[in-house]
Amino acid sequence: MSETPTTIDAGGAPTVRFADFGLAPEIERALSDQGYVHPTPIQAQAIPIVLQGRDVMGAAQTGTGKTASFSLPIIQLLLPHANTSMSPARHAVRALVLTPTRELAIQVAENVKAYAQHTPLRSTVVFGGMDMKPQTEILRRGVEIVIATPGRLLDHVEQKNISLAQVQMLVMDEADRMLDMGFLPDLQRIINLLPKKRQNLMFSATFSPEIKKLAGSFLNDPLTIEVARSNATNTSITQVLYKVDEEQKRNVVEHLIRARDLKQVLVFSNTKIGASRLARYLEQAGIKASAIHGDKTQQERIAALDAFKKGDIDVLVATDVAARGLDITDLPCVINYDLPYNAEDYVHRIGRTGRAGATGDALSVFSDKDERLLADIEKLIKQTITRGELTGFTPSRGHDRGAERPGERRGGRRETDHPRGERPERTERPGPRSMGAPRREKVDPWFLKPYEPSVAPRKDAAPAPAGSGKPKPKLAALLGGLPKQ
DNA sequence: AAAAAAC
Repeated sequence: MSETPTTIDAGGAPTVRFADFGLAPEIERALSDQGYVHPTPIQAQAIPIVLQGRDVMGAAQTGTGKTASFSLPIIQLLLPHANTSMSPARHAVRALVLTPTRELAIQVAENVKAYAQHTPLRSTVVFGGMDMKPQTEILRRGVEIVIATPGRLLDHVEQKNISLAQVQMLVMDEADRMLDMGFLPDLQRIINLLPKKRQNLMFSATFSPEIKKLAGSFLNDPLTIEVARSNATNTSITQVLYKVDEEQKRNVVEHLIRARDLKQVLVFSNTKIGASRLARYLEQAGIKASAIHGDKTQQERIAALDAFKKGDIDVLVATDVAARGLDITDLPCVINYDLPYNAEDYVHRIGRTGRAGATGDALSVFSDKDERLLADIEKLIKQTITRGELTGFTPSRGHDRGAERPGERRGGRRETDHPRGERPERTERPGPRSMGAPRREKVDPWFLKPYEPSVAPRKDAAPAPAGSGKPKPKLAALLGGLPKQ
């Protein structure tokens, strides 16, 4: 989705233009502001159906333009309800978008805001980990569209900061991921607060039996839209594997970054602590890097992502919080510092690069103990990944710049060993940074400031697909107990 | 096994 997506319309309708949908001029203006002319296949299919008011069950992979496929018709359908009054009483929440992660909520909200920028419709995003007050203030002034993570939304409901009684459109984005994360009870609670008569849109990367059951419970005679999705990975991604000693993994990652002079590289770690350590190791090696994971404060997460997008840092080391749904423009390379435990996650991770026709590299380092994980991955993607040669890499020993050795060896080191006075990071708090780690300028996210039109985001974020969806133990029971809506 | 999400 670089400028005008005139290509890669495989299962879609290549000649369709946004102008064919009969969208309001304000919306078309926002689209042309961003240089969009042709809808992606899912947009081409979904937009007319959503405009008709029908429920939709959509299956779409990362990079398919999912967000616009629901945002544009929402804005169109809500436009008659828009008004310019400052009185909160004149504004009611009419569309609700639920997402599994905070970053995804932010991204969706950025897109909605951009698409609605020439309309009087107001939108906001609410999610946890941040002060309730600014969110509360915006909600109380009145908005038509709310994008939220479930927990914080319920929090606002309990505090009577928001009423969901006027919601006429509900979107569940990455529904399979929400189930994975145990959001079903929260979803149930939220849906119980909505009017019975409403339009429901559900998006999911997978069509597991649980998802189908959820759709059967929450959706009303839905039309199913499926954009070709296979477990085969995007062919525009070049995948390479490097087998190395476990202890050398981070040195190899460092080497790869230097050898290729990588500027925008997303590195995945299986653990939060591993992500922090690798980021610190790279920083101490003189590479501009930050970590993003669930033990970071939300401010730090936002700051890290922002710094990465702006190019202030070259390397973002992430847990799977970033594996799905993050849309970073023109990401040329992803590195797996750990192979994921779940083979499906490999697909999600490397799907962060090579988006929408662009090419990308997905490099993975692994060691002996990962052979089984690797076998699972290759089985899933039905291909053998190229084994790469490390040229110019000298295995290092000893001079490891003060960071800890990765991993723990059977009967050997443990997490509690902290050479050279390093402390383990559990919950990282904001506060004085260690010397030499330059404090980044304070970010000033747009959603903290009510109604100040921000610069239009670059493009439609297409939230990623989610994983194979191992249901929680109680899931079946919960699903069994869902009322038919 | 790990990660994510409300206080």
